[in-house]
Amino acid sequence: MATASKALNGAGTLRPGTRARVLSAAEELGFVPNALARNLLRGRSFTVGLIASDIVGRFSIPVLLGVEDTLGAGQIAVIFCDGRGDPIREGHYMRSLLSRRVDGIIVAGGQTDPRPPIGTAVPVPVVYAWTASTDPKDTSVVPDHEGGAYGAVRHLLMTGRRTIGHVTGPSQFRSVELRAKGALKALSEEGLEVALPGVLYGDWSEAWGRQAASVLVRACPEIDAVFCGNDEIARGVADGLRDLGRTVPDDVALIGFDNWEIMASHARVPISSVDMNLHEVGRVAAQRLLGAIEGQGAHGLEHLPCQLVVRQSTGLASHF
Amino acid sequence: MATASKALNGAGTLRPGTRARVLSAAEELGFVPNALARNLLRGRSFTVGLIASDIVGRFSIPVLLGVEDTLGAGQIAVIFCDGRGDPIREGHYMRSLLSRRVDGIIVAGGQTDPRPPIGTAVPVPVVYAWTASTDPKDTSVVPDHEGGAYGAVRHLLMTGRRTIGHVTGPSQFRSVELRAKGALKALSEEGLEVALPGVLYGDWSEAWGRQAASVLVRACPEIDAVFCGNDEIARGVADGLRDLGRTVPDDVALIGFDNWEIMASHARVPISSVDMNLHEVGRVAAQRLLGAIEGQGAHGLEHLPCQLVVRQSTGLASHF
DNA sequence: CTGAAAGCGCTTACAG
DNA sequence: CTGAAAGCGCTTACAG
Repeated sequence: MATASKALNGAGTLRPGTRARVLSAAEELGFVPNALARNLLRGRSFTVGLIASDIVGRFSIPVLLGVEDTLGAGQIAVIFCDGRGDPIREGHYMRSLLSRRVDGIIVAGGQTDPRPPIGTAVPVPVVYAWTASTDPKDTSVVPDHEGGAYGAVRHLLMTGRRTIGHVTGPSQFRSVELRAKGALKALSEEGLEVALPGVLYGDWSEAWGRQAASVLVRACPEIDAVFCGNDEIARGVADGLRDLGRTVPDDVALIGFDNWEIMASHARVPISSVDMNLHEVGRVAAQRLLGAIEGQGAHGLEHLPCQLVVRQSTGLASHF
Repeated sequence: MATASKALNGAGTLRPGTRARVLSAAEELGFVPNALARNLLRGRSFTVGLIASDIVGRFSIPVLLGVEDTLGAGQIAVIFCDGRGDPIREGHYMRSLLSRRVDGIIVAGGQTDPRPPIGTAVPVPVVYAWTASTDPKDTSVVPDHEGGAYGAVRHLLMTGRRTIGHVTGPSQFRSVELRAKGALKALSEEGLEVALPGVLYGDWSEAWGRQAASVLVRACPEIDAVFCGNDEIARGVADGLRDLGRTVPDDVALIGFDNWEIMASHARVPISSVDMNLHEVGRVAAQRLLGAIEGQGAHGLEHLPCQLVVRQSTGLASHF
């Protein structure tokens, strides 16, 4: 038994012949070591749990893929739990995961606003991804909404646009606030303000985007760029502008915040976007969790840069 | 030890007082049973593996959510593996899952075309979801593409449309073939044929939908309905028709096959669709797997009905 | 270099 | 009704 174990794990000192005999016997018998027994002994499961809180998975799925990318390729398995924002379900999953002796837990939030910690005195490391924990001592990995918005508006400014509107989601969201803040900062650095009638708050829909486009053009006919709070709004604004006889990008440039990769597929003009890199958020969250499992301390709240993806809708206008 | 175990598991016969003392002690000590040890003894892990093959998860993610819905609420955990259609990665995950003594494996395919079985003589039950196995003896759960298409065209016919076009994806796909077959069947039952210039094959994009709309209207100006092979094509056709001065649905009705829930969000007219119920495909696949784990035999290939979702784009035309 | 012994944390017959 | 014993399948010191 012991000799076979050593041969299979490459441990200890064995005569090459012995090792070879063990390996060929294992091969012949179709032997597959029982990870349950092995992990019982090691005292950990080489498994992590991912608890997703958003219903449709629009945000937590890309995070999941990033987590799996980092962990699954190695020896660590990822148990997926669909918490659906329901504390009862989350509690059920927590008990199940802790009973399975997971090495750690990743909580992929449902909103952009911070959420309460998933438990007190959880005996394994926890990392919050996409949605931060309200406890600043917890390790959280989130996109830099403000920086992403700042970069988007800088990009518009650097391509010569001066009259820039901002159409976004509900004002209660922290992310909406941060994106507006980043946009205004970039404008004010150039001595500019957001185009009349000011920041347009609405819901996260194409329909709102279309509606806002007409509000914007009526209030400010000289508008030459719009920064949108998400992808759906951007699509709506694109179509609305076109219906109003404005051409994108020659007449009005357009850029949106990216929650999902549909910006490139827009039938009329592929829309530039600020990619939140949720895949990377998942990857980094997994790395932080691995670090914590190996005993490194908590990192607190970490903001990951967004990535500017320039497409046709902010291409250089023809009069430059 | 034995008494405590019985109290915690509600097994055997215990005096109520003893049970209560055990439970309160467990509570006080924060005792959480070690599932690794328990499962080692039981000989199974109460875990299943889900191997996803499609890159972006457009199809396998809804399946995953359905699987998790059925299994996660119970005592069975779901390990998510992102195979990415790479046989090497799939092999890695298979070894890992079998070593962990999963009770079964679900393979959520990347394409609509059948795929080769994931292994020979896999020692646990395997169920294929969304993409069938090429081996008819394997258990596979897939949407009924043909029936869904048939129902879509029946719906158009029953609301009075007679000149119906079909714009779809690449002709090599089995699903494209099946959807066209279902559509033609519904038409021929009424003595009709697909509108000129016949089935329009292209790629799965909005751009192709726009282009096809103009081909269709030029070849057949009296067109009064279009059945589209997927959601993106449907969006493109909707916009293309509008640009050609046709109104949806009064002039031309529109319905698409649903891969993703974006049909309802279309800014101009919410588009009717054939929902493939991938969530249900996942749920049923999980149920079949549970059945197989409990010793029920294989089910072979199972087609799940699609669901017609009537929205504005096929609303009754105003002249009815 | 090899193999017998102990033990990871449980559960299940089986004596008392 | 309760508890001592054996064992699930491994790995790790420790004798030989």
